[in-house]
Amino acid sequence: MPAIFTYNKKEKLKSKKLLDELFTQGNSFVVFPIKIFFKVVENKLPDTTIQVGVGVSKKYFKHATKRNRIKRLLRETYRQNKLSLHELLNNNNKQLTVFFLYIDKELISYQTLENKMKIAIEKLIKQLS
RNA sequence: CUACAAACCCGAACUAUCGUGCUGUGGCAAACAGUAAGGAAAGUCUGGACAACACAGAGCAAUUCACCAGUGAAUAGCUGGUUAUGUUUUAAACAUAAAGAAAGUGCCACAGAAAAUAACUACCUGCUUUUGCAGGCAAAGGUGAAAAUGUAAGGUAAGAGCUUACAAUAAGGUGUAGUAAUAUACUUUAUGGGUAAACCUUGAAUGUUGCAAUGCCACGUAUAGAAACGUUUGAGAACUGCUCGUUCAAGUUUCAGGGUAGGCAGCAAAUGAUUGUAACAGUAAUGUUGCAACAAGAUAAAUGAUAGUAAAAAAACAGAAUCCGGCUUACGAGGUUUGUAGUUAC
RNA sequence: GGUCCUGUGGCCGAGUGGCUAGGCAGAGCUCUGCAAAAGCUUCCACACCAGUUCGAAUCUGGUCGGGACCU
Repeated sequence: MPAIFTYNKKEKLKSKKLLDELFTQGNSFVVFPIKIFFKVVENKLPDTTIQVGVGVSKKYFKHATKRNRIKRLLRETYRQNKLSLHELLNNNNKQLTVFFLYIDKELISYQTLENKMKIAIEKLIKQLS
């Protein structure tokens, strides 16, 4: 029985090439305070159907602790709500790269961020299908 | 008891569920077990470890430090002591980048006669005759941050450390105390401002560059282009920054363009300037010995979410990136000590 | 991660320890029938905190910004 709510090394978006492609060629939309970049790729991801990255601007949060806090919340909310996205990709046999960028200047609570993340993932599914 | 200030201590517990990095066990798949951020991880101000290069020589430059002793791997640290100054305040405490201004050079605005071989007014002598000229002198003169050590007497034409007495400061000598800085007594000499966080002098020290160092593996590209200089008439390179000197030397430099942007070691610890603890030595910093323990290691970069546990809360400053010592800066709640103020009781 | 540089009005930019130049911009006036140009006047500054000094934009230390280089 494989774990469902995971977010391990394989699922992280690390390759600089894929990131460059995502930001230059990919599509994007905003569910405030999250900006979502996504791009459908073909046969470039080993052993997984999706790779996800998170980020915060150093401009808005100067201290590393606060940036870490935001990134952890983003990872956690994605982890808790990613199930429907995975099902869609497995059914259609697609591969996807996504990047969640936090664009607010204030810290956020877990509950509100989770709600936003649910909306964002629904919207992403809609755009894909 | 309350409030404020300072110093020190401490600085995010435990359980369950879902997840993350690393390590181990696992047909190396699932899974399980272990472990996982600070006192400042910060600033990069400092001292090292470690690594690469260099290590025939000479000179110059540059940088750092500066009372004494101790401590330590160590050169801005720490501990104890000494002197001076300042602040609070009258008796101690606290703070201070504490060699040299009698080696030399520079600077000292404005004001003031004069800011450093002092001479405008004044005073005295001589000449002249009103005016002034020559010489002497440095007591008095409103300034200034700073004015040639102060007081008294003698002395003189007038005066003057010119002489004497007392006092102050500085330097030397001798004795005493102390490891020493220094203190103190006696004695001799001097009384030529301040500034070295101005140049500088003296003493001590420093090879350069930093893990983006460095070694190895894999993959890929253009046996491609242009310009300049050059092959004994020596471009250029090494010997640290410069010069001399020495050695090597046939390619070197710049521009435009192309490719890659992966991995392993360094690097994460059972032998280390390690951590904890106890005893001993020392005023202390610190050291010695015994016992116990091995404790993050990522690379778009790991610690989170939810619920519960004591009345409640889990907060401030803040996130390791080769590793240690120190300094500096930021900081909540609580505790301890000291001080100040107020209130209550005796 | 490491090595360095820098901070002067709204903007640019001089400044041997002794009153912070100058230009552009802004405001007012003159000139003009009205504007522009020109002229005159005016306004607004040494990043912050300590120390050295009689006196600090300048010298020294610390703090906070901004920037450059090394792969």
